[in-house]
Amino acid sequence: MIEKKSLLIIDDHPLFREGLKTIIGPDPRFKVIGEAGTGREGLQMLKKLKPDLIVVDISLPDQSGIQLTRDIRRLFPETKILIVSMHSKIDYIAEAFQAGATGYVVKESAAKRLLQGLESVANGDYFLDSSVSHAVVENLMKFPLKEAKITDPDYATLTPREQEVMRLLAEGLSSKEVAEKLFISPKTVENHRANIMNKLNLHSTIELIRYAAKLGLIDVDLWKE
Amino acid sequence: MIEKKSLLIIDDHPLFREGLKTIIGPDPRFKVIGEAGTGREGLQMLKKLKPDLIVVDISLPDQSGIQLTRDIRRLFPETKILIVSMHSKIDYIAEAFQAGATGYVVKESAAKRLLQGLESVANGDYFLDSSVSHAVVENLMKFPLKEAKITDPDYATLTPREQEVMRLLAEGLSSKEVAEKLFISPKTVENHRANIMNKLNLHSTIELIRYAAKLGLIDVDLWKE
DNA sequence: ACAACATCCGGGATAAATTCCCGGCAAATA
DNA sequence: TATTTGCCGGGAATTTATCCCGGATGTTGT
Repeated sequence: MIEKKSLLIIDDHPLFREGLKTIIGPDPRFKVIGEAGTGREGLQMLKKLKPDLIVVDISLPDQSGIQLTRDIRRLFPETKILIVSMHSKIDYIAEAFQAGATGYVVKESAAKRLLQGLESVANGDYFLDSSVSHAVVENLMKFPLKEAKITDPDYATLTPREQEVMRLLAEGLSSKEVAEKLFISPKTVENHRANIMNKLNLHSTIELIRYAAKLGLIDVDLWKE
Repeated sequence: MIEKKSLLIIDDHPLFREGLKTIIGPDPRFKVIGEAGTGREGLQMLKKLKPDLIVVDISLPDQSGIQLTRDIRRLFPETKILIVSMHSKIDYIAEAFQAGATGYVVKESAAKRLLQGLESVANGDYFLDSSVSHAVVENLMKFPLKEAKITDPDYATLTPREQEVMRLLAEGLSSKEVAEKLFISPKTVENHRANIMNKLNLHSTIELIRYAAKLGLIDVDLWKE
């Protein structure tokens, strides 16, 4: 260990601050050099003390920890921020990281977890404790995959019109609805559909939908809301 | 420390495996109990050794580490997975977490970081090392999706048999296939289906599928593989 | 310009699925 | 016992899918 990381605690509950200190205090890696009960007070101490890390409660009397995080981030970009919160709701977590936090720990978590989070954050790593369900993380990670690259060789054999029809069919429209949309006969749509299925070697509507989902033609995640 | 966490390494580069072992070996918290050079080999050892954690290279000769992660996740949900990768591209990271990894470390990272990641993952926390830019994390967190647990009251009105039929239909089986599976007449299935759609106010197969996806009856993510 | 080819459009006949309505049977319930 | 509910299936009409067909249009290469 090169040096103890200095630490500032911002939380409006004195009791919880005490708890944090007793947890962090004995640990050789960290040293609590200050504490504050409000956001403004926290900022003042921050300017004076220049700690390596800050532990911020997400709910403060004068402003939200999220907003405070944003401010800190703007004023002292080098200072790492660990958010502690009662909530494990995805909205808070996302907001926290967006605001510039690099760690998120739920208050109910074990002491060890907090220290773990602190060390990760001190290293500049991102930390999110395990009270957050895996499903949530999956959801968070889902967004960037949006870029759907359609490189399927079979799909390329479809004519433009067929591709257009296929997209509509995959959206869940019936042949009749597609026909109305494209101002052609339902019969034509059915023929296109047959050709599509033949070329792609599909044999039912749901196979078509799965295929479309695989290619990213449709976004099945939207179904889950 | 209660007990050393057992660890399995899956990476096709023997040299890198050695490197990992020399890093992890001296650490009292972990114990490498096996290593594998391919995904299949890894799965075999996994079944035999039942390690607490697995370190998986994202690029393996026989299959991708992502896919392997999915498989492991399915077969051994309790086993924690740390992905190591040469890439810090957002796509890989997102995919890794989506597949079920709980940690992601870039190969160039310092040894300390790896151990840090291992401990986080061992605790069940999510870990993402700092080579990932903050902008990337912000991006990941940008559009959080709600973890809406839908306990649809309408679905409860379905009889057990109807629910069973619905699950199979949502999987993409035709009425005839469902009939064969349940040893009943296709006619009966169609009637069940009609009742289901009536109760749930659905009007087409795809609506049924979307409904099932929303309820989590089916996993549409599997389609995207 | 011409032939060759692909695309798009739709008809017709047949096969299959869907819909709506019907009743029987068994078990649980009042 | 009488009633309800779930489960099962039939019959007939309707809709949809499948397969095969030809005509209209447009593009390409010679």
